[in-house]
Amino acid sequence: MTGNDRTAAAPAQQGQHRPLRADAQRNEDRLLQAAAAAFTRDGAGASVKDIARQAGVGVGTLYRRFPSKELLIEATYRNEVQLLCDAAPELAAAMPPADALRAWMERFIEFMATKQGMADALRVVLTDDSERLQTRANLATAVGHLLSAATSQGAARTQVAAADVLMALGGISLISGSEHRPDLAVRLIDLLLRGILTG
Amino acid sequence: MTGNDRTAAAPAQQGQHRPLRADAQRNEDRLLQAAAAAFTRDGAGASVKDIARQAGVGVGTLYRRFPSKELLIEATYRNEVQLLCDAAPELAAAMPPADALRAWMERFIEFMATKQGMADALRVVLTDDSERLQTRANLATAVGHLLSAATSQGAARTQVAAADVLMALGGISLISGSEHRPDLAVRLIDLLLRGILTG
DNA sequence: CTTGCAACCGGAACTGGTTCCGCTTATGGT
DNA sequence: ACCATAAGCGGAACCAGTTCCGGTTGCAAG
Repeated sequence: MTGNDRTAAAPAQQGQHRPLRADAQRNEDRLLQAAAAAFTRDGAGASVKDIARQAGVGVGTLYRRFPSKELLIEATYRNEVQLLCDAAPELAAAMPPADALRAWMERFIEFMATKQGMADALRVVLTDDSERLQTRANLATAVGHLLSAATSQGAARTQVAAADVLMALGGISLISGSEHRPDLAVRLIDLLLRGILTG
Repeated sequence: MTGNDRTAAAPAQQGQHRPLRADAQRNEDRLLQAAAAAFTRDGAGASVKDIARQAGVGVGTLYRRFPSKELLIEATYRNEVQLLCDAAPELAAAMPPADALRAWMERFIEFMATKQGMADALRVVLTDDSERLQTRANLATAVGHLLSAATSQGAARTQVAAADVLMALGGISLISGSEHRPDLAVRLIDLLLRGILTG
C-alpha cells in the first residue's frame, strides 16, 4: 500500500467507495485527463471514441466508468463546479445578499456557457434523479446558502425553493447557451431575481 | 375554417413561395402525414428513416425538405402551435390580463410537454436566427399581445420584452420537460410571472 | 413532340454515441 | 506459488441522424 491518495475515486458517487482495481483506476485517470484535453480543445463536440483512443483504452472501458457522454463531461468539470459552489458563501459574506445572488448566478451562467455543451450535461445532472449525483446536491446547497442569506435579511421571499431556483438557472443556461447570448442570459437573470427578491 | 394550406407549401418559410414541383409537393405532403403518425405513435423517438420509408421516399428527399429532425417536428406541429398562438387574443379578451398571461403560459408548457421531444424542436426554433422560421415570430406576437394587454392596464412592468418572456418559457420547457414535471413548471411560471407583473 | 436542364430522387456511406460479449488479468484466499 | 473468479478490457456491431452524389424527371420553351 503505497501512499497514493485514492480516497474518493468513483466517478459519479461518493457515499460508497468500493475500491477500484489498480488498472481500472489508472484508466479512469487517463480518461479524465484525455477528456479534459479533448473538451478544452474541441468543445463538447469531441468524440468519445477519440477520447478513448487518446487515453489508450477501448470505448467499452470508457462506458463502464462513465455511462454516457454527459456524465463524462460532468465528471470532467466536477472540480470546477465545486469551486463555483464554494464561491457562494464567500460572495454571501462579501456583499449584500441580493448582489451576492446575482453575482453567483452570473458566474453560473457564464461557466455553463463557457464550457461548451456543459449545458446538456447540466440537464442530465439536474434531471436524473438517481441520488448518486452529488453535483446537483452541491449546487442546490450553494443556491440555498445565498437564498437563506437573502431571506434572513428580508431581501427575498421565503416561499422560493432553492431547487426551483437551480432549475430556473438550468433553463436559462439551456436557451441562452444554445447560441452564445450573454445579454439574453443577463436579462433572464434579472427577470428571475425580480421574482425571487422582495420589493 | 380557412381554406386550408395548399397555398403556402414550403415547410419552413412563408414569405416566398417558389412553386414546388408537383412530385416534390406530393412527397412533402406524404412526409408530413407519415411524420404526424409516427410522432403520435412513438413520440419524438420515431426514426427519420422509418418516416421516410412510411412516406415511400428516401431519406435524402426528407432531408431536402426538412434539413433536420427538429425542423421536421416543427413543421409537423406548426398548425397546432398556430392554434396556441391564436388562443392568446381570445384569452386576453376573456379574462384579466395577468390571468390570461398565466393561462396561456400553462397551455404553452403543457403543449411542449405533451408533444414529446417538441422541446428540442423548440430550442431550434427559438435559437436558430435564420428569419425563415415564422413560428417564432408568431409565438413572440402572441406573447406580445398578452404582455401589452397587461402593461396597458398597469398589470405588468413595461420593461419586459416579449422575446425574453418567450425565451424564458422555452427554458422552462427544456428543464421541466426533460422528465415530465408539471408541478415544477407551474412553480417556475409563478416565479417568472412575479418578475413580469407589477406589485 | 422533342429536348435541355434545374430540380428532384434514392439510398449507400459516413459519423458519433452506445451496447454486447468473449477474452484477459488483478487479486485475495489457500 | 497457485488458482478461482469477479472485475475489467477492447473493439466489433448496432442504431440514429445526416451528407453526398450519380441517376431521374417534371416542366416549359421551341
